[in-house]
Parts: sequence; C-alpha cells; structure tokens
Amino acid sequence: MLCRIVESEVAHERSRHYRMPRRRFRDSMTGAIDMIAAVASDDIQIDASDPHEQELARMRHSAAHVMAEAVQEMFPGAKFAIGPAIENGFYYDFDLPRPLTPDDLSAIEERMHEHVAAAEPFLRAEVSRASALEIFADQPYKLEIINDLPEDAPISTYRQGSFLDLCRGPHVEDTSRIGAFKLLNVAGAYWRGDENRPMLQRVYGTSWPTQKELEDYLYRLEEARKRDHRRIGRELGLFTFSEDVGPGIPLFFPKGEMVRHLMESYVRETQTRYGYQHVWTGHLVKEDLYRRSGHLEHYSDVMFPVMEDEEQRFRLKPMNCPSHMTLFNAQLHSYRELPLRFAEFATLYRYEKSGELFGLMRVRSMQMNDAHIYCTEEQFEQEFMAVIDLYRYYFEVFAIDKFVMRLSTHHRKGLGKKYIDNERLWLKTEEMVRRAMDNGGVPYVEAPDEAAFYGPKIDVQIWSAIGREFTLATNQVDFAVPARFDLVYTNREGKEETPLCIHRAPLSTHERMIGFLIEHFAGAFPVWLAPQQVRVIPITNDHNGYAAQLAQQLQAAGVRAEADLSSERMNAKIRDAQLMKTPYMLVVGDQEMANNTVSLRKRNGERVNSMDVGAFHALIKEKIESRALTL
RNA sequence: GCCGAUGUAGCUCAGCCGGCAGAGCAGCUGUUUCGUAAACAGCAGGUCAAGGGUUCGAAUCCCUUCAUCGGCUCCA
Repeated sequence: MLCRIVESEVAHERSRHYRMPRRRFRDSMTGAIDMIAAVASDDIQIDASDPHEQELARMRHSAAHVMAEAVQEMFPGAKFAIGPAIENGFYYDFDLPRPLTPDDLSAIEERMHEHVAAAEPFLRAEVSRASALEIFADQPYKLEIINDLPEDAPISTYRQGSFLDLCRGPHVEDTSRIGAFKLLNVAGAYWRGDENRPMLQRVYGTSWPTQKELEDYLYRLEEARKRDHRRIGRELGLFTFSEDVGPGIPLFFPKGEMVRHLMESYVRETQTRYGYQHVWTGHLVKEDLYRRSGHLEHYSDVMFPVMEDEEQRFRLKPMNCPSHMTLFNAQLHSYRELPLRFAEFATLYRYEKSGELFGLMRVRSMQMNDAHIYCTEEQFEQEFMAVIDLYRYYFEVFAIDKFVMRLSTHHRKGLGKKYIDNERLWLKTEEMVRRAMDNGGVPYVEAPDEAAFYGPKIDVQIWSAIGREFTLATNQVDFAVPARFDLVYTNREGKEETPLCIHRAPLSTHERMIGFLIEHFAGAFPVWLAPQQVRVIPITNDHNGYAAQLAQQLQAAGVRAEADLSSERMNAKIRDAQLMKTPYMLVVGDQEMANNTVSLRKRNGERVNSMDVGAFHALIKEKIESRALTL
C-alpha cells in the first residue's frame, strides 16, 4: 500500500505516506501511466483517474465512517484520527481506553450491519474554522488537522446517524450503499506515522460492492498466504530460522543453498559479461572508516554494536562502499581504466529492529549482490543506463513484471542532517538521473525526500505475497563519498579528478531475492533453478535398477536427478515429488525398461508417454541452458 | 523499537472455567510390488518457548524475558 490517493481528512494532511503523487508522473514519459496501471493489479495504488476506482474508494471511505460510528457507540470517550480508503478496503485510527480484541471486531461489525440496515443518509455541511474548532473541541486529532489546514481551505463535516466527522468527502448517499465488508485486523499505528507521537489502534477492513467480490477477495488473500515464502520455505525444506542461532539469521538447507548457488553463478557469469570485476572485502571494518565515509553519522542505528580489543574498535560490515573505496584508493588509476566496476557478493550484517524482521525479505545477516562503478561525469549516463538495462535483463529471465521504478530525491529541509549538505550537487545529480531515465525511455515515479544520504537513487519496488512492499533493485548515485575518500584518477591532461560512483544492487540481497523468487514462482522454480530437477519413480521394486541407472545417467550429464527407491507405492511417490514441486517426474515400469524409454510427467500435470531417454536428455538440457520459464 | 496477538511432537493443530500430555501427517520397523497426487499395521517421538510466582497440585492462572505473527516506524 504505497499510496493513498483517495483520502479523507488525510488528504489535507500531506502525510509521509503520500509517496507516489500521481501528478509527479513524468508527462514526457509516454506509456508511464499505462505501465503503472498494468502493474497495479494488487495492493499497489489507487488510480484516482479511474471512475470505477473512485466509486470504490467513496464506498470504502464511507464504510470507515460507519465503523467509526459503531466504535463511538461502544466507546463513548473514543478519540478519532483518520479513516481513509485504501487498496481493497479502508481503515480508521482510534485512540481508545483499552485495546480492541477479536471479539470487539465482530461486535463492531455487527453494529455496522445495523447501521447499514438503517440506511442513514450521509449529510455534508460546510462550517467555519471557528465552529469546526468548537464542534471537535474534545477531539485532539481532529483539532490538529483543522489547525494544519491552509487559512482559506473550506472545512466540511459529514454526519450519518449519530456520528459526525471532519471530512472532505465525498461519500455514498446513505449507509445502505457500502456493500459487503469485513473487518480484518487491528494493529498499532503511530499518529501521523511519526514514531514519537502516540500509538493509535488501527482497524483494517475490506469492502466490496457485492458479497461475491468480498468472498473472491478473501479467497485471493488465502491463496496469497499459500505463496508466502516463509511457508513454502518450510514445506520445501529450503531454509529455517532458529532461536538458538538468532533472529534474522536464516539457515539454508541443502536445497535452499542450491538455489542460492545457482543464482550466484548465474549473476557472476552475467555481470562478468557486463564488464564487472569481482572483489572481496571481508566481514569486519575499523569503525574509523565509517566515520570518514559518513556512514557512522547517518547509518549507525542499523550497525551491530562495536567489537573492541585493546587498541581498535571494529564493526561488522553493514555496507560495502567504504571497503570498495579503499580498494580503489590502494592503486593509482588512469582515466583509461574507467569505468571501473567492482562487484562483490558481500556478506553484510545489519541490526534491523526486531519488529522489522520478515522471513528472508528482511534479515540481519545477508549477502548483497553489490557493486560500485567508478566513472567520469561524461560516462555517467551510459553507465547508469547500463545498470538499468542489466535490471531489465534479469527481470526478463525471472519473468518479473510487477514492479515500479522509483526515483528518490533529496529534500531541502534534510540538507546537513539526513543528506550531505551540498544542494548544488544534489540538484545537478538528480537532473542527470532524470535525463538518463528520460533519454532511455524508462518509466518511473518520483519520491521526494527518500534519497540515500550521499545521493539520489532509482529503486525497483516489488511486493511480497501478503502485499508488503520491498525494494528489490537499487541504483544509487554517489557524488559525496568518493570525495571524502579523496578518490582520484589521472585525467587526459595529467590532472587529478574525483570520479563519480554508482552503487548498484540489481538483485537486492540473495536472501531477499530468494524469498521473492519463492513467492514469485510459488515454489515451482524454473528448471534451471529447481534444487531437484528430476525424480525417477519406479513402479515396483523390479524397476529400481533401471530407475537408479536413469538417475545416474542424468547426474553424469549434470542434471540434479534422484531415483525414489523407497518402499512407498508409486502413487505416493508421485504425490511426494509433486508436493516438492519437482519439475520432471520419470515414471518407469516394464514397458519403459523394455524400450529404454521413460514416461514423463511434468509438474504441471502434462504427460509424455514412452519418451526416448535421449529425447528427455535433450529436452532438459535445452530447458536448463535457455533458462526456460516453461516446462 | 512501538501497539496487539500467539508460542503444546519435525509440521498442522486439539487439550487451557487447575487434577495422569493427545490426534493427523512426517519418521522408524514390518507386511504389501501396485501404471501417474496419500496401501495397511505396529513402534517411537514432547522440561507444553525460557525463568519466576500463586496453589496440595500449573500446559492451563499471574509476572518477566525470548521468539514468531499482524501492523506502525525503518529498510536491500
């Protein structure tokens, strides 16, 4: 839920949630809007220009009011914050005398149904600022919103039944029009998203025009949960966590490690082709290096605490940049060598807050698909776009089509605090990135005040099965840190110049990438990535020898194959291979043995009977080499 | 980190108004030898997250800690 375009009170508020303002979509980007619409299938954003979406949002926002009405009846002292429509539903934030329980939710829902049955009309009224302040005198959050409104802004209220709310609207005509809804859960949420302000109770609900659509949505939710990488990771024996080892530190079983390894080899091969050189810079770094880079100042809250011996203070490496800068500096460089591209599958450790950990997607020990590109200003655009091209190449291989590219820029107010204090360079670099993206015809949205401390960045945002948003790829321009490290190269005139640095991680961390791929493929990896590619299934014990021989031949050809020689029945073996999402099952019995064939059963249910063994070898070899997405 | 919820066998869960720790699946053993998603039988498996408290007696009630889950905040 990146964006809440349809908001009620919050629309006045310009909250920090408002990250993807539609008006910022680059008009010059033909197709940008279409691209966004195409990816906006679920949990991405509300399209404010779509009348159907607007109608849904109006209904959902009205449902939020009805919920507030019910809550007010049950908790007379309740304080109300905001209650916007969101993707698939709505929420309302309350300040209540006690925490809500699941029982409360059903009670609230019941009352909501009563109000719906009563068909209470939504009545709008415009009020003066003075009377608004009076009406909401005992509602501190509403008062804050009113006080933050621009002087000349019209102030309106909506009333339905006994509930009166500060609200810009619009609403449906009466409460009977809010359709089918269900309250989903209650969660804590900071007032105005600020962790220094009070924590409110947020009740989430979903709402749809018809009961059928509601049920469909709940079904989709349930299906999405089945794709959750934490669940599939356990079911397929890919990875686990242990309280004994520690939170946020995933342990990979052989199968999970196989996927990691395959991905890593593929990436190493690809980026070597793209002109990267691989380096290695270890696990620990003296703290002083991070002081010099500026990371200590901007980043220390995600670093593990200091490790100290008598003389030195060390930190577990949370990022690579300073190490790569040091590596660059250890040799003299000529302009002829640039661009120089240092890549590393870096082992990093970040002390993520406990509540932020999330399966493989957010961990404390990780391996980043990292690289730093040192180049001249003239080379920048081409290098930057080469990175974007690399993203797109990877995304095609993995069939990743649901993502949004986001340009994060600085904000003036953060200069010298959140950001390096040099506005001229900020504006210049941001313009360079915009130009590169525009010239390359790459659609993107802008996110003000989301940049890295050393420069603007392009992030590729993706969504987990349960709808959480994550950054997959990142491509960051750094105009600050090279100078701090006195990085130089000798230019054509024999003078020293500071290179630009592009930080890039097109496939995130191996952990997040694997977590994402598990969900993306629902555990059914393409053949080249599948930890086990073939399961040979003998029909009876008499066929064990033939099955073992087939498996061995495949292994010799570099295929990850295994014969299931257990005493289970054939049907059980098929079921087992099927549940493990093994791409190919080779069922063999008397017929196959006699003719040196196999009966191929694909994971998707397709069957090819009496297939020549050589033909199967050719098939799987082709699928692996082409990294095919089909079976 | 914050708000709320939840921790019982490898997994999914029952038991929880205090009174002998249970089921299904998985595992092991045996029987079965079967043509495309679960053969049958037996056996084994738990300091009920950890620590403290209340009680004659605690998986069950209370407190603390840890972990996980749903959000918020933050992020690759």
